[in-house]
Amino acid sequence: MQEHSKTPRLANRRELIIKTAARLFREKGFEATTVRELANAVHLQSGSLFFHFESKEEILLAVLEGGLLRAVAILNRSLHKARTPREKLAAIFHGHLKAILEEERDAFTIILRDWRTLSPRSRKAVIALRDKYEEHIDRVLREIAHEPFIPKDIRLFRLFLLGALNWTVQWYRPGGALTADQLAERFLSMVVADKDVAGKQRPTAKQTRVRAALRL
Amino acid sequence: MQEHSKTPRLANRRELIIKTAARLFREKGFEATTVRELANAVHLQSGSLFFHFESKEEILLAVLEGGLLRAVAILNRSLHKARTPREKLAAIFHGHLKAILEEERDAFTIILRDWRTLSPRSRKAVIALRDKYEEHIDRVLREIAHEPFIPKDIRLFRLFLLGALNWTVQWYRPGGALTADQLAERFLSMVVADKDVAGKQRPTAKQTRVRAALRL
DNA sequence: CCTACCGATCGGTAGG
DNA sequence: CCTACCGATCGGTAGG
Repeated sequence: MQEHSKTPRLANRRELIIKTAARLFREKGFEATTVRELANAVHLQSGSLFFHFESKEEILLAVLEGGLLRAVAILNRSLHKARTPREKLAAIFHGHLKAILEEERDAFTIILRDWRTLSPRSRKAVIALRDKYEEHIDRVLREIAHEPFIPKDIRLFRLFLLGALNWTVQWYRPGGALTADQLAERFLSMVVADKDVAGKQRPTAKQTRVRAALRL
Repeated sequence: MQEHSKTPRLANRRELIIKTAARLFREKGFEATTVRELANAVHLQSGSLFFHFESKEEILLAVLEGGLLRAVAILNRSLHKARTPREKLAAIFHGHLKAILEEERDAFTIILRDWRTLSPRSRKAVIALRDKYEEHIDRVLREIAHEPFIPKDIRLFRLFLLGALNWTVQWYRPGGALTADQLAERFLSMVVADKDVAGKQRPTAKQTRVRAALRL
């Protein structure tokens, strides 16, 4: 932890560039963000960015790879202690919303809008990570698929659910009325029987039976 | 309808430019599409585009305004003969998916990705049209909101449903296994009691009661 | 990590 | 609607 050690300073600067780029790319788009803007934001001359990165695209790649790797970790942590089908589905809702709305919102927003600008090589790397992330979700949903009363077409059910979750990046604003966790619980209650969601009004025995039968 | 009348030729050329621009902007993004590419695609010299439009942005504006205006018409047509709450919800599913997946996919994709590049003036015009479109959907959902057993938080329910529908632009490919109408029916069956959806296996009386009670 | 700079490309224009 | 062109800006580089 020496002040004068060069490696940590370089790593810190690199991380600062990546973090700042993530915000700018999300706010303005990758192509609309110039290297000069990014350089100014981290108090460098524009040419100096290329002391840390070979190209503007390499910065984008670093943003996306870092974000997706951390998102996988978030999802894993959320899924780790889930046991019952309901708990597993809840873990997906909570972990996924935490990843895309709070921790790694930049990466998910950018990948959705700007993935086309990546070179084939970079694109392959990013898609591999994205597939890894989605595999976790797919695996859990396939486990739940064998539960009774789940829609037959599990693929469409998955696309339906993930669509509703993913779309939140379009309207959710941090610091609003709901935290990501609260939003996850509200959404869960729309597709699955309440157990003790939010601890509020307990449903009648009949309602619980009915809704459990219908959805999970 | 004379061959030598100039007005229709001009109008046709203008429409061709708008239609071609819509496809290119969707495929490559607005900023990544150069005026030279667009000009080549319609067999003009790049400078000649500015005989028809004042700026590249004016082309984008024409693409979005045209698409949104036609989308409103599609939605109106779909909602026109809907009477019961279920029919109204079905009309939204069918009309909205037809608009965003088939007829006006370009405009919805572009507006989602590139609206930030519009000038404040253009943005205002586009947002006004978008609000008009969403008003139709909102109005119907508010009517349905008073039906029993609809989730209390109608706003979140709306965001949940529209999220699932809107997200289809990310994965649906025309010419695949499902038409937009078929997809609408499948999605409908996930949130509302079947009446005679697809005419397939009729649910039991109990199921119908249960699902109707739960969702609509 | 800065200074100084470059080739390429962009949207757009003048004049016909 | 074309020809010929321009000023601005872009990502990136050489040399220190």
